Amino acid sequence: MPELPEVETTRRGLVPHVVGRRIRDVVVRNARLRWPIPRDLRRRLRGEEVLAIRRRGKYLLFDCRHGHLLIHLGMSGRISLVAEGAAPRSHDHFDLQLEGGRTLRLTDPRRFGAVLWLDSPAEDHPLLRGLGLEPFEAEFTARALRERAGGRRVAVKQFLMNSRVVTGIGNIYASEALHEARVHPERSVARITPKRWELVAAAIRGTLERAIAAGGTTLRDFASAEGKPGYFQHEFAVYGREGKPCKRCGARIRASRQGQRSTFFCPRCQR
DNA sequence: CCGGACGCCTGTCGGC
DNA sequence: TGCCGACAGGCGTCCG
Repeated sequence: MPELPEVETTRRGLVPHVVGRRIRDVVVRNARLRWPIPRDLRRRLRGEEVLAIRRRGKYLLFDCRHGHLLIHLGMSGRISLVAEGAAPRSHDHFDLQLEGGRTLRLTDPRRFGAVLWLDSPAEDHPLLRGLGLEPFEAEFTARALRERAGGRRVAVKQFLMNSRVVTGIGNIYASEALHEARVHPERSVARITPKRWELVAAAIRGTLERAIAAGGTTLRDFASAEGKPGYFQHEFAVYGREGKPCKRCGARIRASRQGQRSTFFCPRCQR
């Protein structure tokens, strides 16, 4: 489910209810996620105060005095704030009971998500250390993208989805941003001019910004921490629109596959 | 180093 | 109706 806009929407929904509160207790109903939830997590978290909630790529980091709780939503994960004592439903694997009567609850049918404890500094953890450019940081520029593309021939869509290059862009927003930039997803990064990199960088930021403003994308069951669905799916230019007219030029949107993932693009205005 | 394929899971949908 | 394969918002790991 969640790419950068959905994770950021989740983060923003959590901040007012979680930051500054202490963790009263932790419930692990099923520890078997992408990696096992650490057995000592409850001991580590009880009594800790959540000082801040940060996002790095698609990872959420809950900063505490003695370390950091890391949550990744994988493909199907969702975080909701529920009333303390609310009955768990299926796939509700993890609860963080907060002081003040609310519980942060992780639901994840496919269990590709993760809940881990990181020592400080969190950036030194193997999962975070190798991550690439953050789209809303100043270092994210056309030049930086071009430098990272240097000497490579990979297709631009797969390049943008590589978290060692850029973080936060998944299958939906890669297709959408490339349509906005008018660049064909199969184009090799070796054949993208500096001018085109400018378009790509701007389109990534623009697309992600609009998606965050729309509260993310809800295809099946994504919802913010407060339970509100996203609306960006109504703004899709290409994703899931195979055979429908391009909103810019009217040509039929095409679908293909790249690296076992579906890709959508306009064969006329993306070159 | 790079690029590509695989596997981890459950749920849903389309075709027969 | 039931069954079966394909596919779904991610990503670490392995292999050539």
